[in-house]
Amino acid sequence: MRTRDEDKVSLVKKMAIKSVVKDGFEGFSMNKLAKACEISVATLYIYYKDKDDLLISIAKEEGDAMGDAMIKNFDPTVSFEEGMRVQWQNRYAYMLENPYSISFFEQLRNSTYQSRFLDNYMQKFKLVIGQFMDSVVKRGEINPMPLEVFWSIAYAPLYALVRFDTEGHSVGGRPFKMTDKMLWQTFDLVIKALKN
Amino acid sequence: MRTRDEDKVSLVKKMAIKSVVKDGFEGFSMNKLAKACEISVATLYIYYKDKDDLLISIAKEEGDAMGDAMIKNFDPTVSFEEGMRVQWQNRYAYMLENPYSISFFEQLRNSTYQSRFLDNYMQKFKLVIGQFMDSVVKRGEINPMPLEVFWSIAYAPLYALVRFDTEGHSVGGRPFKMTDKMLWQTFDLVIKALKN
DNA sequence: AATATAAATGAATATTCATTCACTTATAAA
DNA sequence: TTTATAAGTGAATGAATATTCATTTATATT
Repeated sequence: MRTRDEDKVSLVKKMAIKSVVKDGFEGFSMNKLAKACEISVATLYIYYKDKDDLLISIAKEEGDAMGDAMIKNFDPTVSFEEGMRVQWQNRYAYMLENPYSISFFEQLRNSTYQSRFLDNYMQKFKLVIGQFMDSVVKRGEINPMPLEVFWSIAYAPLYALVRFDTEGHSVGGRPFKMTDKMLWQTFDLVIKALKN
Repeated sequence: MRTRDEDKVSLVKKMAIKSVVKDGFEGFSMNKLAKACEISVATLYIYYKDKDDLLISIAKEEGDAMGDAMIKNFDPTVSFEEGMRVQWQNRYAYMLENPYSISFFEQLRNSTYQSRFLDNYMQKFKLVIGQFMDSVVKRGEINPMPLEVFWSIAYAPLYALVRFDTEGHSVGGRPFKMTDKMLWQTFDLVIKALKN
């Protein structure tokens, strides 16, 4: 029998993400994706059941890969500040290496695909981070709060900073270029806000 | 001549926002909107040039209304903490009264409509807030930073808190209900992070 | 080398989409 | 009351969409 061309499969993944980032979910179409990959639309239906399956499967795979990258060198028993530092380090590195992936998730977060996708991805990541949160709250290093709120305080500034950087804004007439110093200054703000 | 039915016009606005919130921009269609309003599609093309015009016009109107609500009772010469307090108050009140409007903007932020829309809305709001930012930075109450970063630290937690509340999550098995105390505790975190 | 079979395809199909148009309806002005 | 005109409509239009299908192609197994 003929064997599946794995290069083609990963090209589809790559182009699907690129396409969603460029045109949004509202501009995404199976025919356009096939054309971008220079393959037949019908091939997409060999790889995936339908459009939803394609987008959600790809989102899950990307989510898992991202989750794994986030807990690299991460020890959930470590102090709050040190744990957060590793998280920022990992997130920042991942964002630089996978800008499309990050933008894809920002699109996903505010689309109707979000709810169908959210259920069961990043399992390992969620487990480890859950342990970390529990232990820092138990030790009284931070106050308990809804996870969403914690999340928005802890990471939104990092995402804003990198987005601002990559989109080529200018500040006070001069082109904005993020420095490591600025990154860790912002990190300090976040720690100051969260730490007891 | 026949007069335009303004009830119909505002129904269209209301349902368009509701539809985008429910199905996202990727699920929005002129035919579906007309059906939801129980009017002819052709009527939509009397009110608006085309689909883009409809969405962008509605976004601008909503944005201006929101902007005006944000600067109610707001004096840009006041102290950082007091200015922020009024902002939080106004935002919180607006979110409770206009939950669809807020969700609509969250969808918009990560859609391809964003760039075409962003240019010239909320003019008055931007002016007043700009004055406020300038004066608090000049007085050394906060450090200068990219506006996006400031924004994400200053308001993301509020949005997260309200979203978490309205989506009916539970925390530790019990249904989560946001209290005023919790709101202003979170506010304190934000002020602590930003203030010198 | 022959064969069985999954991969891959080009060309269809049916559906949904944005937009238009010939027509009817309501009303402000005459 | 008549009339001019903009509001409003139902039914089209053609383009884009998701999905299918009959067929061809490559290769693992025999």
